[in-house]
Amino acid sequence: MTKINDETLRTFVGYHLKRSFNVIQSDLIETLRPFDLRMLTYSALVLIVDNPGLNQSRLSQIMDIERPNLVVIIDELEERELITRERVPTDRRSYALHPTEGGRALYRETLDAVTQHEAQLLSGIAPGQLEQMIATLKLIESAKKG
Amino acid sequence: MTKINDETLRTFVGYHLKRSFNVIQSDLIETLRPFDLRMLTYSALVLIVDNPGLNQSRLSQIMDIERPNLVVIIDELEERELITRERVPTDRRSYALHPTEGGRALYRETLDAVTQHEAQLLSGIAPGQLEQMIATLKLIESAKKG
DNA sequence: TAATATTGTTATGCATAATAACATAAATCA
DNA sequence: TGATTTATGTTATTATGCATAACAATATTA
Repeated sequence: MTKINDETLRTFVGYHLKRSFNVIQSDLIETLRPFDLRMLTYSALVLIVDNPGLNQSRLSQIMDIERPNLVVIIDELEERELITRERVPTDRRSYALHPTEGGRALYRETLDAVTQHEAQLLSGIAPGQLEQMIATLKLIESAKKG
Repeated sequence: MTKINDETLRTFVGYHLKRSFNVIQSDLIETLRPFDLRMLTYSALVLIVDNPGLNQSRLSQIMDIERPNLVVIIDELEERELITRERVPTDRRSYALHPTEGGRALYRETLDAVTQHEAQLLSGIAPGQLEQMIATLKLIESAKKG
Protein backbone atom coordinates (compact mmCIF):
# COMPACT_ATOMS: atom_id res chain seq x y z
CA MET A 1 0.00 0.00 0.00
CA THR A 2 1.36 3.36 -0.99
CA LYS A 3 1.32 5.72 1.94
CA ILE A 4 -1.09 8.60 1.68
CA ASN A 5 0.31 12.10 1.72
CA ASP A 6 -1.41 14.45 4.14
CA GLU A 7 1.43 16.95 4.35
CA THR A 8 -0.77 19.78 3.12
CA LEU A 9 -3.28 19.24 5.90
CA ARG A 10 -0.40 18.81 8.33
CA THR A 11 0.50 22.44 7.80
CA PHE A 12 -2.69 23.31 9.70
CA VAL A 13 -2.68 23.39 13.47
CA GLY A 14 -6.39 22.58 13.36
CA TYR A 15 -5.72 19.28 11.62
CA HIS A 16 -3.39 18.14 14.37
CA LEU A 17 -5.83 19.31 17.01
CA LYS A 18 -8.67 17.44 15.40
CA ARG A 19 -6.79 14.17 15.04
CA SER A 20 -5.41 14.16 18.55
CA PHE A 21 -8.75 15.16 19.99
CA ASN A 22 -10.36 12.25 18.18
CA VAL A 23 -8.02 9.88 20.00
CA ILE A 24 -8.87 11.31 23.40
CA GLN A 25 -12.56 11.53 22.55
CA SER A 26 -12.75 7.87 21.55
CA ASP A 27 -11.13 6.90 24.82
CA LEU A 28 -13.44 9.15 26.80
CA ILE A 29 -16.55 7.80 25.12
CA GLU A 30 -15.53 4.26 26.05
CA THR A 31 -14.73 5.34 29.58
CA LEU A 32 -18.12 6.97 30.03
CA ARG A 33 -20.12 4.20 28.36
CA PRO A 34 -20.47 2.01 31.49
CA PHE A 35 -21.93 5.03 33.29
CA ASP A 36 -24.34 5.72 30.45
CA LEU A 37 -22.99 9.24 30.08
CA ARG A 38 -22.09 11.15 26.94
CA MET A 39 -19.44 13.84 26.85
CA LEU A 40 -21.95 16.65 27.17
CA THR A 41 -24.03 15.08 29.91
CA TYR A 42 -20.81 14.35 31.75
CA SER A 43 -19.51 17.90 31.39
CA ALA A 44 -22.83 19.29 32.53
CA LEU A 45 -22.91 17.03 35.58
CA VAL A 46 -19.39 18.03 36.61
CA LEU A 47 -20.15 21.73 36.22
CA ILE A 48 -23.38 21.47 38.18
CA VAL A 49 -21.70 19.60 41.04
CA ASP A 50 -18.90 22.16 41.10
CA ASN A 51 -21.25 25.13 40.74
CA PRO A 52 -24.47 24.21 42.51
CA GLY A 53 -27.30 26.64 41.93
CA LEU A 54 -26.22 27.97 38.56
CA ASN A 55 -28.85 28.39 35.86
CA GLN A 56 -29.08 27.05 32.33
CA SER A 57 -28.01 30.24 30.63
CA ARG A 58 -24.77 30.41 32.55
CA LEU A 59 -24.17 26.72 32.05
CA SER A 60 -24.67 26.92 28.31
CA GLN A 61 -22.23 29.83 28.19
CA ILE A 62 -19.42 27.99 29.94
CA MET A 63 -20.14 24.85 27.92
CA ASP A 64 -20.00 26.85 24.72
CA ILE A 65 -23.26 25.48 23.41
CA GLU A 66 -26.55 27.15 22.55
CA ARG A 67 -29.27 27.26 25.20
CA PRO A 68 -31.68 25.09 23.22
CA ASN A 69 -29.13 22.32 23.07
CA LEU A 70 -28.67 22.35 26.80
CA VAL A 71 -32.35 21.72 27.46
CA VAL A 72 -32.28 18.07 26.43
CA ILE A 73 -29.09 17.51 28.40
CA ILE A 74 -30.66 18.92 31.55
CA ASP A 75 -33.83 16.97 30.84
CA GLU A 76 -31.84 13.77 30.79
CA LEU A 77 -29.89 14.49 33.96
CA GLU A 78 -33.10 15.44 35.74
CA GLU A 79 -34.93 12.37 34.44
CA ARG A 80 -32.15 10.21 35.86
CA GLU A 81 -32.44 12.09 39.16
CA LEU A 82 -28.82 13.21 39.03
CA ILE A 83 -29.80 16.87 39.32
CA THR A 84 -32.80 19.00 40.23
CA ARG A 85 -34.31 22.11 38.67
CA GLU A 86 -35.55 24.56 41.26
CA ARG A 87 -37.39 27.80 40.60
CA VAL A 88 -35.49 30.84 41.72
CA PRO A 89 -37.68 33.14 43.85
CA THR A 90 -35.77 36.27 42.85
CA ASP A 91 -35.96 35.49 39.13
CA ARG A 92 -38.87 33.29 38.26
CA ARG A 93 -37.72 32.85 34.67
CA SER A 94 -34.73 30.74 35.59
CA TYR A 95 -34.01 27.45 37.29
CA ALA A 96 -31.28 26.79 39.81
CA LEU A 97 -29.55 23.53 39.03
CA HIS A 98 -28.44 21.37 41.93
CA PRO A 99 -26.93 17.89 42.04
CA THR A 100 -28.71 15.17 43.95
CA GLU A 101 -26.82 12.82 46.24
CA GLY A 102 -26.87 10.32 43.39
CA GLY A 103 -25.44 12.93 41.08
CA ARG A 104 -22.59 13.62 43.45
CA ALA A 105 -21.90 9.91 43.82
CA LEU A 106 -21.80 9.42 40.05
CA TYR A 107 -19.54 12.47 39.80
CA ARG A 108 -17.02 10.88 42.13
CA GLU A 109 -17.10 7.54 40.35
CA THR A 110 -16.74 8.98 36.89
CA LEU A 111 -14.08 11.48 37.90
CA ASP A 112 -11.90 8.65 39.06
CA ALA A 113 -12.51 6.61 35.94
CA VAL A 114 -11.98 9.47 33.51
CA THR A 115 -8.86 10.69 35.28
CA GLN A 116 -7.30 7.25 35.26
CA HIS A 117 -8.17 6.53 31.66
CA GLU A 118 -6.72 9.79 30.42
CA ALA A 119 -3.59 9.32 32.52
CA GLN A 120 -3.19 5.85 31.05
CA LEU A 121 -3.71 7.07 27.51
CA LEU A 122 -1.14 9.85 27.92
CA SER A 123 1.28 7.90 30.08
CA GLY A 124 3.96 7.99 27.42
CA ILE A 125 4.15 11.78 27.42
CA ALA A 126 6.14 13.81 29.90
CA PRO A 127 3.93 15.82 32.30
CA GLY A 128 5.92 18.96 31.63
CA GLN A 129 5.35 18.59 27.92
CA LEU A 130 1.61 18.28 28.49
CA GLU A 131 1.63 21.34 30.71
CA GLN A 132 3.40 23.33 28.05
CA MET A 133 0.89 22.19 25.45
CA ILE A 134 -2.01 23.19 27.69
CA ALA A 135 -0.52 26.66 28.03
CA THR A 136 -0.50 26.97 24.25
CA LEU A 137 -4.03 25.57 23.98
CA LYS A 138 -5.19 28.26 26.40
CA LEU A 139 -3.71 30.89 24.13
CA ILE A 140 -5.61 29.47 21.18
CA GLU A 141 -8.78 29.33 23.23
CA SER A 142 -8.44 32.98 24.11
CA ALA A 143 -7.96 33.91 20.44
CA LYS A 144 -11.69 33.39 20.00
CA LYS A 145 -13.50 36.09 18.12
CA GLY A 146 -16.70 37.64 19.40
CA MET B 1 -22.04 37.55 37.73
CA THR B 2 -20.20 34.96 39.77
CA LYS B 3 -17.56 33.26 37.70
CA ILE B 4 -18.16 29.63 36.94
CA ASN B 5 -15.64 27.11 38.19
CA ASP B 6 -14.45 24.64 35.59
CA GLU B 7 -11.25 23.68 37.38
CA THR B 8 -12.26 20.03 37.53
CA LEU B 9 -12.69 19.83 33.77
CA ARG B 10 -9.47 21.81 33.36
CA THR B 11 -7.58 18.89 34.83
CA PHE B 12 -8.34 17.01 31.61
CA VAL B 13 -6.18 17.48 28.55
CA GLY B 14 -9.20 16.59 26.42
CA TYR B 15 -11.13 19.58 27.74
CA HIS B 16 -8.44 21.99 26.66
CA LEU B 17 -8.15 20.27 23.30
CA LYS B 18 -11.87 20.49 22.75
CA ARG B 19 -12.17 24.16 23.63
CA SER B 20 -9.22 25.26 21.55
CA PHE B 21 -10.33 23.14 18.64
CA ASN B 22 -13.74 24.78 18.79
CA VAL B 23 -12.09 28.15 18.27
CA ILE B 24 -10.17 26.98 15.23
CA GLN B 25 -13.14 25.08 13.88
CA SER B 26 -15.41 28.13 14.04
CA ASP B 27 -12.85 30.15 12.15
CA LEU B 28 -12.40 27.41 9.57
CA ILE B 29 -16.12 27.02 8.97
CA GLU B 30 -16.38 30.75 8.28
CA THR B 31 -13.36 30.64 6.02
CA LEU B 32 -14.79 27.79 3.96
CA ARG B 33 -18.32 29.17 3.76
CA PRO B 34 -17.70 31.41 0.72
CA PHE B 35 -16.41 28.34 -1.13
CA ASP B 36 -19.43 26.29 -0.12
CA LEU B 37 -17.21 23.69 1.48
CA ARG B 38 -17.54 21.94 4.81
CA MET B 39 -14.57 20.68 6.78
CA LEU B 40 -14.93 17.14 5.53
CA THR B 41 -15.50 18.01 1.89
CA TYR B 42 -12.50 20.32 2.11
CA SER B 43 -10.27 17.68 3.67
CA ALA B 44 -11.35 15.16 1.07
CA LEU B 45 -10.64 17.56 -1.78
CA VAL B 46 -7.16 18.32 -0.48
CA LEU B 47 -6.32 14.66 -0.04
CA ILE B 48 -7.57 13.76 -3.50
CA VAL B 49 -5.57 16.53 -5.13
CA ASP B 50 -2.47 15.49 -3.21
CA ASN B 51 -3.05 11.79 -3.81
CA PRO B 52 -4.68 11.46 -7.19
CA GLY B 53 -5.95 7.99 -7.96
CA LEU B 54 -6.54 6.80 -4.40
CA ASN B 55 -9.73 4.91 -3.67
CA GLN B 56 -12.47 5.51 -1.15
CA SER B 57 -11.32 2.90 1.33
CA ARG B 58 -7.90 4.44 1.63
CA LEU B 59 -9.36 7.90 1.82
CA SER B 60 -11.77 6.98 4.59
CA GLN B 61 -8.88 5.45 6.52
CA ILE B 62 -6.70 8.53 6.41
CA MET B 63 -9.68 10.74 7.17
CA ASP B 64 -10.56 8.58 10.15
CA ILE B 65 -14.18 8.19 9.13
CA GLU B 66 -16.27 5.19 8.20
CA ARG B 67 -16.62 4.28 4.54
CA PRO B 68 -20.37 4.87 4.46
CA ASN B 69 -19.87 8.44 5.64
CA LEU B 70 -17.41 9.11 2.88
CA VAL B 71 -19.86 8.16 0.14
CA VAL B 72 -21.96 11.30 0.45
CA ILE B 73 -18.85 13.45 0.59
CA ILE B 74 -17.54 11.94 -2.63
CA ASP B 75 -20.99 12.20 -4.17
CA GLU B 76 -21.01 15.92 -3.48
CA LEU B 77 -17.52 16.54 -4.83
CA GLU B 78 -18.35 14.55 -7.97
CA GLU B 79 -21.69 16.31 -8.39
CA ARG B 80 -19.88 19.64 -8.29
CA GLU B 81 -17.38 18.32 -10.84
CA LEU B 82 -14.44 18.86 -8.52
CA ILE B 83 -13.38 15.22 -8.76
CA THR B 84 -14.05 12.16 -10.89
CA ARG B 85 -14.66 8.52 -10.00
CA GLU B 86 -12.99 6.14 -12.42
CA ARG B 87 -13.24 2.38 -12.44
CA VAL B 88 -9.92 0.67 -11.81
CA PRO B 89 -9.24 -2.03 -14.42
CA THR B 90 -7.10 -4.08 -12.06
CA ASP B 91 -9.67 -4.00 -9.27
CA ARG B 92 -13.16 -3.51 -10.54
CA ARG B 93 -14.60 -3.08 -7.05
CA SER B 94 -12.95 0.22 -6.42
CA TYR B 95 -12.93 3.69 -7.91
CA ALA B 96 -9.85 5.82 -8.49
CA LEU B 97 -10.52 9.37 -7.35
CA HIS B 98 -9.02 12.18 -9.40
CA PRO B 99 -9.39 15.95 -9.15
CA THR B 100 -10.71 17.86 -12.14
CA GLU B 101 -9.10 21.08 -13.26
CA GLY B 102 -11.84 22.88 -11.37
CA GLY B 103 -11.03 20.86 -8.29
CA ARG B 104 -7.40 21.82 -8.48
CA ALA B 105 -8.31 25.48 -8.94
CA LEU B 106 -10.58 25.42 -5.90
CA TYR B 107 -7.85 23.65 -3.96
CA ARG B 108 -5.43 26.49 -4.66
CA GLU B 109 -7.95 29.20 -3.76
CA THR B 110 -9.03 27.56 -0.52
CA LEU B 111 -5.53 26.63 0.53
CA ASP B 112 -4.55 30.28 0.41
CA ALA B 113 -7.63 31.38 2.30
CA VAL B 114 -7.40 28.71 4.98
CA THR B 115 -3.69 29.23 5.49
CA GLN B 116 -4.09 32.96 5.88
CA HIS B 117 -7.05 32.71 8.23
CA GLU B 118 -5.33 30.27 10.52
CA ALA B 119 -2.15 32.35 10.53
CA GLN B 120 -4.19 35.38 11.44
CA LEU B 121 -6.04 33.58 14.20
CA LEU B 122 -2.81 32.28 15.72
CA SER B 123 -0.73 35.37 15.04
CA GLY B 124 -0.31 36.06 18.74
CA ILE B 125 1.46 32.79 19.39
CA ALA B 126 5.16 32.19 18.77
CA PRO B 127 5.81 29.78 15.89
CA GLY B 128 8.21 27.76 18.01
CA GLN B 129 5.55 27.32 20.63
CA LEU B 130 3.12 26.05 18.02
CA GLU B 131 5.72 23.64 16.67
CA GLN B 132 6.30 22.26 20.10
CA MET B 133 2.58 21.82 20.64
CA ILE B 134 2.25 19.99 17.34
CA ALA B 135 4.98 17.60 18.40
CA THR B 136 2.99 16.79 21.52
CA LEU B 137 -0.25 16.46 19.55
CA LYS B 138 1.45 13.92 17.32
CA LEU B 139 2.37 11.89 20.36
CA ILE B 140 -1.24 11.92 21.49
CA GLU B 141 -2.38 10.97 18.02
CA SER B 142 -0.06 7.98 18.01
CA ALA B 143 -1.39 6.83 21.38
CA LYS B 144 -4.50 5.64 19.57
CA LYS B 145 -5.67 2.19 20.43
CA GLY B 146 -6.51 -0.38 17.78
C1' DT C 1 -46.63 52.47 31.28
C1' DA C 2 -44.39 50.95 27.01
C1' DA C 3 -40.60 49.04 24.92
C1' DT C 4 -36.81 45.96 25.35
C1' DA C 5 -34.12 42.09 27.10
C1' DT C 6 -33.57 37.58 29.36
C1' DT C 7 -34.73 32.66 30.46
C1' DG C 8 -36.21 28.46 29.18
C1' DT C 9 -38.50 25.98 25.61
C1' DT C 10 -40.14 23.76 21.06
C1' DA C 11 -39.33 22.87 16.47
C1' DT C 12 -36.31 22.35 12.83
C1' DG C 13 -32.30 21.59 10.12
C1' DC C 14 -27.42 20.63 9.13
C1' DA C 15 -22.99 18.28 10.06
C1' DT C 16 -20.49 14.57 11.98
C1' DA C 17 -20.13 9.84 13.05
C1' DA C 18 -21.25 4.73 13.88
C1' DT C 19 -23.46 0.22 12.60
C1' DA C 20 -25.94 -3.37 9.92
C1' DA C 21 -26.80 -5.36 5.71
C1' DC C 22 -25.98 -5.96 0.97
C1' DA C 23 -24.08 -6.69 -4.19
C1' DT C 24 -20.07 -7.05 -6.60
C1' DA C 25 -15.53 -8.44 -7.09
C1' DA C 26 -11.09 -10.21 -5.49
C1' DA C 27 -8.17 -13.16 -2.74
C1' DT C 28 -7.32 -17.23 -0.19
C1' DC C 29 -7.22 -21.93 0.93
C1' DA C 30 -8.02 -26.66 0.98
C1' DT D 1 -10.33 -25.89 -9.26
C1' DG D 2 -14.14 -24.73 -6.28
C1' DA D 3 -15.55 -23.04 -1.78
C1' DT D 4 -14.80 -19.77 1.58
C1' DT D 5 -13.36 -15.52 3.09
C1' DT D 6 -12.21 -10.80 2.47
C1' DA D 7 -12.47 -6.11 0.35
C1' DT D 8 -15.01 -2.19 -1.87
C1' DG D 9 -18.63 0.69 -2.39
C1' DT D 10 -23.41 1.42 -1.27
C1' DT D 11 -28.05 2.07 1.16
C1' DA D 12 -30.46 2.66 5.21
C1' DT D 13 -30.71 3.87 9.83
C1' DT D 14 -29.47 5.89 14.10
C1' DA D 15 -27.07 8.81 17.50
C1' DT D 16 -24.76 12.92 18.53
C1' DG D 17 -23.33 17.63 18.27
C1' DC D 18 -24.46 22.19 17.11
C1' DA D 19 -27.05 26.35 15.12
C1' DT D 20 -31.21 29.33 14.26
C1' DA D 21 -36.06 30.97 14.48
C1' DA D 22 -39.91 31.65 17.11
C1' DC D 23 -42.38 31.75 21.35
C1' DA D 24 -44.34 32.39 26.48
C1' DA D 25 -43.21 34.00 30.81
C1' DT D 26 -40.75 37.15 33.37
C1' DA D 27 -37.61 40.97 34.33
C1' DT D 28 -35.51 45.30 33.17
C1' DT D 29 -35.18 49.76 31.11
C1' DA D 30 -36.67 53.94 28.99
